[in-house]
Amino acid sequence: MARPVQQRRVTIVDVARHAQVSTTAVSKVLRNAYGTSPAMRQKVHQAIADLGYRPSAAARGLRGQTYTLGVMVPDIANPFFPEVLNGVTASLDSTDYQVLLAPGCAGEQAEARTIDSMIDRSMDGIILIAPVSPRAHLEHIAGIIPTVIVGRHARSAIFDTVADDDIAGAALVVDHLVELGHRRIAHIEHLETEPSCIEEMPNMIRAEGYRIAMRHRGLESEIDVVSRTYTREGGYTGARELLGRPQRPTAIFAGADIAAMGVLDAVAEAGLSVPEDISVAGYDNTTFASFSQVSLTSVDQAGWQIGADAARLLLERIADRSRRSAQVKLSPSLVVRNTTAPPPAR
Amino acid sequence: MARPVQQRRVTIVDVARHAQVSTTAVSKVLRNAYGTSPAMRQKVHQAIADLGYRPSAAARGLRGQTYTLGVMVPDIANPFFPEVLNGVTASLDSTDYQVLLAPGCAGEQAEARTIDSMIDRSMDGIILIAPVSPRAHLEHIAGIIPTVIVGRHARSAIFDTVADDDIAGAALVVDHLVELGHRRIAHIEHLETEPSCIEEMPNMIRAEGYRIAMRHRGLESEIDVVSRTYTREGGYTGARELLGRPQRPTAIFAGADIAAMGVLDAVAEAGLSVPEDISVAGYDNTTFASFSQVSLTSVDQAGWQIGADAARLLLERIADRSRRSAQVKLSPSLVVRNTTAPPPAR
DNA sequence: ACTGTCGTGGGTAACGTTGCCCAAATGTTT
DNA sequence: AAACATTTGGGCAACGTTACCCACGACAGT
Repeated sequence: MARPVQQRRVTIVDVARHAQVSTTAVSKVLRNAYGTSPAMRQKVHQAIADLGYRPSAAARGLRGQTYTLGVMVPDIANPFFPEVLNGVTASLDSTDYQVLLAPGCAGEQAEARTIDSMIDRSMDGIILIAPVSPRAHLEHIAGIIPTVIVGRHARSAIFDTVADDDIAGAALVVDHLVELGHRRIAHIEHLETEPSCIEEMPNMIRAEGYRIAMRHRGLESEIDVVSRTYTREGGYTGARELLGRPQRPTAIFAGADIAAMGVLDAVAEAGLSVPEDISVAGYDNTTFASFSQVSLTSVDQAGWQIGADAARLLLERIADRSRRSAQVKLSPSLVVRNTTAPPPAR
Repeated sequence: MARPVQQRRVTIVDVARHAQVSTTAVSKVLRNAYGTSPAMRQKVHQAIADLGYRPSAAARGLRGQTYTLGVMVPDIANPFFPEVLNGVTASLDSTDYQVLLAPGCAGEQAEARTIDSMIDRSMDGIILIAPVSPRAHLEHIAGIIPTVIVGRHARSAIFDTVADDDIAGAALVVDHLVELGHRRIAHIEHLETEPSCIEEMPNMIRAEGYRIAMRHRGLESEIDVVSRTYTREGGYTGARELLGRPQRPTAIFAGADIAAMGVLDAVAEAGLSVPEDISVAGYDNTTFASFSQVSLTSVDQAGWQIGADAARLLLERIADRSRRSAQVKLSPSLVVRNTTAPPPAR
């Protein structure tokens, strides 16, 4: 049972002594600051390598930067978010920044706690994916720490946003289904509990896009929305309600793939087959939509690209906190697969 | 374009002044340390609430604890890991600890960088899920920071481990298939590039468990393992190779659900149907295995429980760094669904 | 009344890093 | 040769928190 020797961490002072320069000099070399000769840089780098020195993020945080960026995801089990995250990390690969992910933020209160804890840890910037906090609270946060908001359709002077054009995305689905001959097209939305930000949330915009597209196609009377959550469970119970209608819909458009999976469960349970008896479409084009066993028609919103753009904007804002804010809006595209087909002849 | 006032952060000094006590007193109250009267606690709590004070993790880190725990996951797109993570966060909900996730660690080098960056950030402890670093390196890390290793079948004096009994899990699958009448059962394993830790990795143990179970059933001559990775792509190419055999297997056991999904893709592409022409089984029992469209037979290794145990062990080790190490081994169970059936009559 | 003991509170020096300043040496212009 | 600019390096004081001490008063036991 060897008890390990508790070695003291190598600090900048050790490096300075070993290289026979001042700590200031080492610090300058570390940050490529002005006022270092090539000879000194060489000595310092050698000493760093010899001693295996690594700067303490805590000490740096106390002085300013930590080279840490935080990403908040609402639901880690939703396979769309890993794609966004991969875009973020890919953009940051060549930089000194480390990304840390704060998981499990269900609801406004948990979200606030999570964001606070990222601020407490002196992160240099944060990316919030589909946050549910009120607009004013987001502005407040962005005043404290550089912030990029993903998914919310908001415009602010102090934070940047990256979002998909959800109105267009919903229209893609409705148009596709109408062209196949469907008229009774129902939608499952994600119901926001917080009324303060309803009109900005992507889920609400998707539902609105669905309504607009239906009206545009002269199907106002067929509009049928059930409110659940973007989860498998939400899709399942929503679909059960829809399947229980006297006139059941011939197509169900779920606002997220994860909900569409629940819809497929319910449809299978009801003994119906897809797409013969009923068509199903999702949103996000997650990897699971593309599995041969599922083959779900879905709207692709380029999660990777969203993440990459968010990371880029965040770096820009960290570099210049007073720069004008940017709003990136990406166009979705429809990926047609095997869960949508013409409605059954009657 | 209102430029926000850059408010200075509220510090312990502000709280102390507002409550008319010393900073030491405030610090004591914050940590429930000895030497505080109820009256003082009351005053301090009031001041904290009035000012909205939050301790700086950076400053705390410089002195010792940061109340931050790190979790490293090898692949965030693998849906098994979110389940483990949920177990971790659930155990920590009632504590002051915040969990941060370090994503994207493909390969030994990226893994080392990620772990280093967690150490640099003075985290109080880390949970490493299926790390690929050599054993000696893990011991070195555990000497620096309290560490729990998930998935590796290792025993160390200074770190704790939580793992599934992969030998038993593989046997569950083989036995199930044999009892259905299969003989030509192939396995897709995850090939480790690092030879230093091969015998400890869960993937290698699953493959070994497969071999043992096959021998035990008198099917040594039928053993057929293809080496890929636990990804959808790996499952896909592995299955294509197996389907191209002169005598193709009647069942494929993929070492992970995510690989099994790729197997299903390849089987569908080959125009075969599951389970009529070929049976498929996975490992992990991820949510996607349970989707009605997939309905994959899989080994459940209780990801949530694994995460919960890992978090518990980590807290115990943080509390007492010299306590004896523990090895938790969880028993897997088989969940039979619709991708396994008797082999086709010939 | 005199010593201990306990409960309560505060003073102070780190922890590791960096931004601001100044000093010395070197180079350049008048 | 003097005045000035530039380069190169270092000293020092924070940043916010906590561990370790010590001081004071109250109270009990001799």
